[in-house]
This record gives sequence, structure tokens and C-alpha cells, in this order.
Amino acid sequence: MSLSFKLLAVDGLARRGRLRLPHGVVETPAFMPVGTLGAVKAMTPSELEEAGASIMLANLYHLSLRPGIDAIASMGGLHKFVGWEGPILTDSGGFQVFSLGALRQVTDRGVAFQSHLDGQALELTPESVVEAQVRMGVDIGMILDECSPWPVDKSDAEIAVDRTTHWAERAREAWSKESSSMFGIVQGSVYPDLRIKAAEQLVALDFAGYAIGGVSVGEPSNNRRAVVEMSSELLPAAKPRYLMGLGTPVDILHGVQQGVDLFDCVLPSRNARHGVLYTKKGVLRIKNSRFKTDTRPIDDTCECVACRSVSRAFVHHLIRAGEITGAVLATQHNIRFYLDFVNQLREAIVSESLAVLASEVRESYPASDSPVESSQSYDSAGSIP
RNA sequence: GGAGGUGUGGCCGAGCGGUCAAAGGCAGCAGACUGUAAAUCUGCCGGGCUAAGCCCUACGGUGGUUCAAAUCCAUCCACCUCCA
Repeated sequence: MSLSFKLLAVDGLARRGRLRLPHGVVETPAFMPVGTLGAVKAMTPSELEEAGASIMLANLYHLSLRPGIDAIASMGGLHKFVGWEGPILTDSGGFQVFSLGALRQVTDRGVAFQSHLDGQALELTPESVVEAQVRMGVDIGMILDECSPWPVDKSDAEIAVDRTTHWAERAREAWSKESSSMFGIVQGSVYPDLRIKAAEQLVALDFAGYAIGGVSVGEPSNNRRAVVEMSSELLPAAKPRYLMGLGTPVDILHGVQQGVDLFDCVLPSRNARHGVLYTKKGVLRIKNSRFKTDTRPIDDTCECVACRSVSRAFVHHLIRAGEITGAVLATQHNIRFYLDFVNQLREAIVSESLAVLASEVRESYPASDSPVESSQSYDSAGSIP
């Protein structure tokens, strides 16, 4: 067994756990920064470690296209290749079934992709996905799944669930527990009975952990929360639960409150590059003109490299100018913010004060689905004293 | 002194009689982004209104031609190139 998971404390449904993996220990709930191509954009592996990351995510689809699984395997595996000693989780390419909709063809056999880089054909099957992740030596691999778009008809969602289950059976067959740990992925869109069916069939296959998939595909937040709530309780308590692709600080908070242990999201890294910075008091759109001569740090409670050394005005200037160092500083800050945030969540669970932390977070990050509330949060963020 | 050319909205730059408040780019103002085809994409961008419409001010200055001019003519100003 190459994975062990122990629950250390609970607060309501929220769980404080410890996940032991071949390359290290992950204290949960945990946030996994996304390094699709093997690196979190604008960050070196050592910077990621300094920021406090205990596990990172990469993507099989992207790494298959370049440099290729053979190349990575021949160089001693993914960890060695990317220079990150800690645990790595790879996504299977199931999300690309959704995001590369026009460039792929789903069949019962697997997914045929047309490379978004040069049009070359690539096929992922449940078996090849397991094999590739094992060959790369990842700590956790995800099974191949079909991530439905939103909205989706129930009949189509059911087809995707059935296919994902069928693929899961084949993946399970191809996976020996001595190698990388494989996680199953629950689909079913917003349909409770589909989620139940998906979860029951996957749980019977005895994967090392389970993920809630099919969220963060454009659905409104109330749908998203309902899915998380209905799905999390379907998963075995003794195994790690991973909410794929989420999310905003509030999404993560909500997931934790529902008993989710692992999260990943591109928001902190992508938003950093686009000038959206996270602080304890809300979001800062650092490109806004009001920051032109703001000499304060991004967040005076943050200890990241950016907050220790430069002003909002400088980050404002760099990002506006398209200077890559702006993206570097902003990414360091946002990733640090997310990692600090889950650290606070872990502490709050242990001290059973999650509710208190939750109300603070919801105050700083009001619901953003409504444009009105969104602009209000923006205004208040801009007037942080 | 002679020959030719250019002058357009914050900047660059199309337009060369009406469909032009004037393409496009940049800058500016704001927004979006959730298992990353994203250092990307979107909206606004002369002024004023009883605003999907109307009015004003605008294409170096002035004066013309015309129903109608950024577009044609005259003249003045500025800058550029070449020849003396």
C-alpha cells in the first residue's frame, strides 16, 4: 500500500487528516497548486516549497504531448524531471475531455485527442492512463473520466457516468496497488441519483481515494455547492476525498465544511498573472489605477516574498507593463495565500473554531455570482485601510 | 531660391465627396477567469442630453466650391525629402 490516510480531528463534517505518500506527508485539508506542465506557472520548485506547498498537481494529457511519457520515464520519472521532491498528483486528461471539447472524440474505448499544439493524434484509454501515471512514478494518479460540460441533459450525464464507471473498472483492473495510488472520480453533473449511482459503483472498486469531478465547469455556485454536499457524504470516510478544480476561497471553505480533504485550482496562479490578488480582506485588482502609488504591501499580514519586499505600486507597475517579474511576485503571493488559508482551516478544525473562521472568510469574499455583489466586493477591496 | 511630400481623436495610423464621431493598433478605464489550448479574453474609450435617438465640437488655420467636405479649390502656417 503506497498511501495511508489518518483522520486526526473533526469539526462538524470537516476533517483534519494526514496523508502519507511515497514522496512525503500531506496535512489535510490541503491545497495542491496546479503545475500542468510540471511547474506552477511563474514559480520554481524551490519557491513552491518555500511557499509551503506539500503536494503539487500536474497533467498527464499535457505531459504526454510534450515531452512525452517515454521521455519522462527514461529520465527517472516525473519527480526527478521537474525537480520537485514532494508528492505529485497527476490529472488524467479527463478535464481536457471537457475543455478541449472540439478537439477530442470520446468512445467506449477511450478518448482520441487531436493535439492542441500540432494536431497530432493522441489516444488516452483507462489502461494507458494508469500505466502512464505509474511509469512517471506519481504519488497519486487519477483515473480517466468523462467530465460533462454544464449544463448537460440528464441522459447525456448518465452516459458519461456509465462510461466513467466502465472505464473505472478497466482502470482498476490495470492498477496494482503496489504502484501509484489511483483515485476514482464521481461524475453525474447536478443529478443526485446519478451521483449516488456513480459513487456506489466506484466505491465498490476500492480505489485509494475518491474525487468529486464535474464541478467548476461553469455552473452557478448554488449548483456547485449542492453537488459537493450530495457527493461528499457518498464517499468512504476512511479515504481521502478530493474536490477537483475548486476553487475560490469560499469554495474551498465550503468543501472543507463538507468533509473534503484535497483541493486544486488554477485560480491563484492564473489570477495572479491577470492581476487579481488575494488578501485576508478580499480581492485586490492590482492593475486598477488606485494602486499606482500605493506603497503598502499587498497584504500586511502575509509573509510571502512579494509582501516582504515590494509595494502594491510596484506589482501594479510590473503587471501593467507586462513584465514577467510582476507575474512571479503575484503568483508567489497568491499561492502563499492559498497555502496559508488551508493551514488556517486545518488549525480551525483542530480547535473546533471553523465556524468563526468561516464567517470571516465569507465577509471578505462575498458571493460573486451576482455582478452587483461582485462589484461591491471589488469596491470594498479597494478601500482596505 | 527651386521641386515634391506631409499635417486625422492622448499617441501611431487608415480613410480621400455622402453609409464618418472617423478602420485598426497602442495607451487609458473597468470586467471575466475554478481538475490551465490563458503573461489570455471581454466591454468602454470627444462632449452633452428629456440617451437603441438627438444635439454640440471635431480631421493644421482661414476662406471657398457643393444639397453634402477629413476627403475638392485657394491661401496661410508647420514639418519632411531632394536639387541649388
